Amino acid sequence: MLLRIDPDSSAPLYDQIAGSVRRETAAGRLVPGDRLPSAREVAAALDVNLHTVLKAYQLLRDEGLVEMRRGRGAIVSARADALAELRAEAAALAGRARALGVGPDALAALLKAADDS
Amino acid sequence: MLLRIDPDSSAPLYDQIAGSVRRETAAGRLVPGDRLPSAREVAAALDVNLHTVLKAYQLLRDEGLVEMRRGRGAIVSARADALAELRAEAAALAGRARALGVGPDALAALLKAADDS
DNA sequence: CGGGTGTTATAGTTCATCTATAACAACTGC
DNA sequence: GCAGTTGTTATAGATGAACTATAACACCCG
Repeated sequence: MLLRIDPDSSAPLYDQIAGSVRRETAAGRLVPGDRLPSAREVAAALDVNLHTVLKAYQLLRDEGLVEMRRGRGAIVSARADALAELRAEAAALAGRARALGVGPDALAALLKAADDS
Repeated sequence: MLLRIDPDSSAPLYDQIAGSVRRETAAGRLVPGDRLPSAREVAAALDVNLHTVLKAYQLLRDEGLVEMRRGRGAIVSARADALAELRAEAAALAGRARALGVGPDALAALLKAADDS
């Protein structure tokens, strides 16, 4: 199986699955045009609910990393490369935040607040 | 009252209160060393529970924006300026994400995932 | 048509949020 | 020391969102 989860992690399952896909694209093992394994396949392989996998996939669709259609599955978007850069910038920001003693949760709250103001 | 909330907003009250404080510091109306109004004052003025205000204050403490001590209240930290810069960088990142069609929620998820990987 | 895909509906459980009350511990000023 | 302030902690309840699970649905391809 291409994707993996850690049953002992406290992070939501769909976040773990989505993160797994992100890592695969970042590592170049998934490139634009590739098809992700079907949600039912992943659900059976990881022994989780179909809905949980689909939620992960929809998360990735909201990010623009994949495109989904019935009967065809989830395909890695052409924008995957631009998103990889965005992800790198996010990681850099997270690093600077940590240097200031600001944890990930606090930074996430701070980032959401950046929209309102 | 220095701080304000919007009863019609769907955002959590403590987020609104915390955001209100952030704006005051960003605008220079609150500078390092200043004391925030006491939680009980704010709770009475905004007609909100004391705990809700304290949760907002603790959120700001986790960010490092204020320092809190019993009997003394919440004081704007000396690191407020450095945090303002971090906040500006976060806003810039949010703007770039929006240009890619990535919403704030998706970006926040992406940012949290940056820690795990 | 037949087997695949994501999508939607529904329901039960869990978790976050807000409220309320009360008691506690540290600091300030008299 | 004492009284009044402050944040801190504990407990409990009500409401709503989020998460999980099951099942049926709608679309695509060969």
